[in-house]
Amino acid sequence: MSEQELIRRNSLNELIRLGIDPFPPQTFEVNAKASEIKSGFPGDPSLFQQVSMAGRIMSRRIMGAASFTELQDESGRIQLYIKRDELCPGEDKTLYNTVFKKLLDIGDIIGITGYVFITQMGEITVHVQSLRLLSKSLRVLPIVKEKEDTVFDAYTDPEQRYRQRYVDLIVNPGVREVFVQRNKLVNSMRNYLNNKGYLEVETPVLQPLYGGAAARPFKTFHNTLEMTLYLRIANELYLKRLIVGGYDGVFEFSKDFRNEGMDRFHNPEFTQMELYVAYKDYEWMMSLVEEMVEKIAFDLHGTTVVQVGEHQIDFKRPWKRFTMYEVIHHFTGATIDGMDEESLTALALSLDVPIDKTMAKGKIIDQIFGEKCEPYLIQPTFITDYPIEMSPLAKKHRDKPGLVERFEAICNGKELCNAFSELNDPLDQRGRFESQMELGKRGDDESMVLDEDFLRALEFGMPPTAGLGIGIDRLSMIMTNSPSIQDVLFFPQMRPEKKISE
RNA sequence: CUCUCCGUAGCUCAGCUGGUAGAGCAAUUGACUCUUAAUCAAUGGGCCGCAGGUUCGAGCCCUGCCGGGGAGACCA
Repeated sequence: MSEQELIRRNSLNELIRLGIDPFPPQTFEVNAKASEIKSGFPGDPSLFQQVSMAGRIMSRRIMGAASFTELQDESGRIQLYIKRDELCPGEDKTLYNTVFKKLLDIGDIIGITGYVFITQMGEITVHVQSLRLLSKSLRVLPIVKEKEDTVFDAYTDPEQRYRQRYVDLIVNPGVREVFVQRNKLVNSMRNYLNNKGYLEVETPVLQPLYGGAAARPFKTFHNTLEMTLYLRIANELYLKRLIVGGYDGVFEFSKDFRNEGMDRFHNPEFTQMELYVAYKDYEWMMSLVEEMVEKIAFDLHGTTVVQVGEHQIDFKRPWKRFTMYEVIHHFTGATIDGMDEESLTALALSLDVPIDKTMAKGKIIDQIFGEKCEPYLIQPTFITDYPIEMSPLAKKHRDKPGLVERFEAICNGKELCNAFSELNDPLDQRGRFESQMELGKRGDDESMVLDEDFLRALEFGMPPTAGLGIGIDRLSMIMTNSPSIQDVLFFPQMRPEKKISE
């Protein structure tokens, strides 16, 4: 244990010896937050003559018989002024001289009462009349200081920030704000969907067969049933069963799990919102996405323009729309309409796009798109009409053979959502599953598996349906200008620590 | 999985061609009743990520391992 931790434990014992419970059980009534005081006091000082606040001590400036301290609550920080003879009006000055000056530390959680005033230096400050320890802190916080927007000794080590997110949240106020924004985003989306009358549902995370996307799953085992189960990679097939069951619009915010690599755009568990609406097609769904995301941008920022890294991204409707073939032609000059696998392979090689033998026609096209087009699409753009081979759950295009009615929205060079007119022909669907199994035999370990129960559901009849999956983490990154997915997840996946120091 | 950078006090970081470990903040003791990166004086605090090797001698050089960042591969 470090020297400072030992000193804090001694202080803890000293407090107990003085009859002060370092972790008292009673509630502490709070009637004011730091930000409310700062914004409200100049307008009406009379409202803040008897405030009661709780929070964490973040700095201390002791000048003999008077001190300034910064208290941090959920809303922010405010300065406290503590005067010995007011905190301890009688003979006994222990509370100030010993408890406050010696035994309390940065990081301790206290409750105070007092009145608000403005110091000679012009800072809104709470003049403390009573002070109570609410929780003793035994570990030393990183000390971050700031003056005129310059931050000193910023707590920036990514490993520590993610492993000890609680410290990150205490010390870096901007981090708490990111997650508030993420919550606003989810609420905005949920409200939008609720207002349309769609039903929010929950479907299984543990699935006997994984489906609805192309990805490797996590595998687990149920002891009582003695069977292998998979953590869902998507919830698509369950939501479609509910459309078969008669709901006209269902959606789910779902944690999905994919056993793939990790980088700043991928975490093994991530959040998607999937939506299915009966009697609609992908054209209709494109309009919904535009409207919904535009509304989210506006709800979060009061404008449709969002600063993301070096780019200003404008979500104002309508977004640009290109077919997959158009956009590949635009960026490479190649016309791939009608090309067979052989000439696509040759094209990929000539463009320096890496491919391998497991890739069939659809995947090669996707690879060319991913290498040569996607990274350059910064403003929100719809890419439509994908090759059928890579879209086994999407409906055949109404008038373009070999393609499906599918779109993705690309933004800041990354996929934001994936959607299609859902395939509801059970015979076609069975054929698609079978060709997926062919791809599996060829070596594609992400090809889909055949789900007989899902096919049975389709055989009962599913209305024509539009479906959407939208990545909540990705959208949060864009909306909060966060360069890494780890910045929008409280607890991103990490290797375990060797040991946690005692 | 490959390449690359990084790991030194509670935190942020110095540490030169290898020669007994340094600063600021934080802490301790003292002074100070409007300070704000408070100030002033004094003091303590280190398995230099771990393990091996080279060397008279390693924080520094070499090898392996652990953890992290970035870039690639895979994916959303």
